[in-house]
Amino acid sequence: MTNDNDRPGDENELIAERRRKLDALRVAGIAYPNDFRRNALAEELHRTYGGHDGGHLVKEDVHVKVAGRMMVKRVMGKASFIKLQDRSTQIQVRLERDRLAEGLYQDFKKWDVGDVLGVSGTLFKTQTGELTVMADDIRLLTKCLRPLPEKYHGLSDQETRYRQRYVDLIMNEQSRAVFRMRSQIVSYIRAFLDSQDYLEVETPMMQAIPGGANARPFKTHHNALDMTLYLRIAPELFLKRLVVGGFERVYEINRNFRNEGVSTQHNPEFTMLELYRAYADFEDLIQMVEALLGGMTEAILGTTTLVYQGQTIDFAVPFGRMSVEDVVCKFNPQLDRSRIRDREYLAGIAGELGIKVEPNYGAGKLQIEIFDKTGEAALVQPTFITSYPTEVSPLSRRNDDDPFVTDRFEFFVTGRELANGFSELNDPEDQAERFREQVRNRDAGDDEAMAFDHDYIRALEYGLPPAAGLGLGIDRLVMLLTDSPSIRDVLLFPYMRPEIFE
RNA sequence: GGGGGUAUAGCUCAGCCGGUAGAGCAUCGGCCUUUUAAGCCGCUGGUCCCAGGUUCGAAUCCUGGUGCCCCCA
Repeated sequence: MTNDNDRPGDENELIAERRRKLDALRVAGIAYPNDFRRNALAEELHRTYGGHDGGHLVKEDVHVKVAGRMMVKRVMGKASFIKLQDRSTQIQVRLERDRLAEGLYQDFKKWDVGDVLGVSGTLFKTQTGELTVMADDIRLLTKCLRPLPEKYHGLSDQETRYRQRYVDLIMNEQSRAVFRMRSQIVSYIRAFLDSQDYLEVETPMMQAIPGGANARPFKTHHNALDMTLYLRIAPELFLKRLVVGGFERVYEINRNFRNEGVSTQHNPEFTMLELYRAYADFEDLIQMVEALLGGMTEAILGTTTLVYQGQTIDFAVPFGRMSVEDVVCKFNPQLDRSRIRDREYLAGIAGELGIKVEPNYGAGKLQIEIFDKTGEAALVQPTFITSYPTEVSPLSRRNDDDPFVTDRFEFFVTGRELANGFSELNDPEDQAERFREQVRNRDAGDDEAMAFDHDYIRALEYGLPPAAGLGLGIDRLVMLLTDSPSIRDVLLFPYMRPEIFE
């Protein structure tokens, strides 16, 4: 809003009516007070007094002060019931004209559903046994100028739920539950890692050389320095610099930015956990992911089985394991396994599958293209896929016995990649060569290929201890545990095209 | 990028073969001291997403556009 006269262009008589009520409050000098203090939350009251017998409760004479948004208002002449919603849940309040100060009940009758109120009173139970506050005083703390959605159907319009998340959160307990669980999940991860002596760190979001993943970055400009900067696509190379520096166990839970399409699985900014651990390899990380996810589902859901969009998923450990080549062969039974690293043979198979084969694709890249096309969606139960081709793993350590592949895994559930981990490539000369290969791909037109990061090579030359690293997509994990079909359902403010206010 | 769906009152939704724009809730006025989507009576409330076209007449049919949702690359 650029000046005081700007108002969204959807004013109507309902809002005008409420503005008139607010104007009356301003005239009376009590429009936006901030001196009411509650002493109880609705949920605490239900927990503490919900089981008490009604008659006994009256003798206890429990005085409480509650506050929240009025979600229900039922006026029956000289008495009313309302429901207040606070951050915990709702509690009913009964108002009787003759128990309130002169004229207060008449004022209350002008208030609207959506207004924020403070109430003091005494607990009792209604004829149906509902715990209720009998009000001896009530105050309007914040006027709600806009009508809330209808009480029975609530707010169901997807676009409004995403654009006006505040209304969604007011109206939909399910939506509130998703974001509470998101917070629980992140807290669980922090506690899990902190208990293993990991150090939580923050590394640059604005980078001169965007590295650590194959993806297109967002580009921005630093005015004072007159230079191009990129929003990070991954924190990886900075975290590994920290391991060089002696922080042997580090992690970061924060946003990455990728300049790609928007879908039910992709948002331009998304949250990743990345962690690095010295003196460990990818096998150690596989065990860690099993312990983390098994423990998390048990702690948060109370079970290791969950239902995602109708599919039952079992997080009991150990999870399944297959190599990339196993998956490719399993889902392409016509394929001759003895030729699975034959570039021309694979190009033929890929062509039959409708994959566009670029001239710079080697056998490893072709394996992954075939894997993505035929295998990925079938990996419904938790499964580690191992032995990723070196060609598509520019930061991973080569396998000692089979240099065609790396000591790397990706973790799949419900046909989606949830995590990616590997033994780190700590040989600076091998790393430099892999960067050069990436640069060749970039020059060949692959704008997702990495750039050469000289400082990172210099860091490796000081010696990165043998280490392993993991990236885990937080948004997709939250989708899984909250049974949410779209990433937008687990982002408080998902990316939307800007609204036009006229 | 391609295909499908959708857009009507603040909200949730009807609107048939093209013929004066509808309901419930909410608002506003009246009644009501134990309600649970409270109830009863009455009154309001519309850029039918936008721009064209067809037609005597378009929320409805056609074309284009936009937002959102879904699927595919």
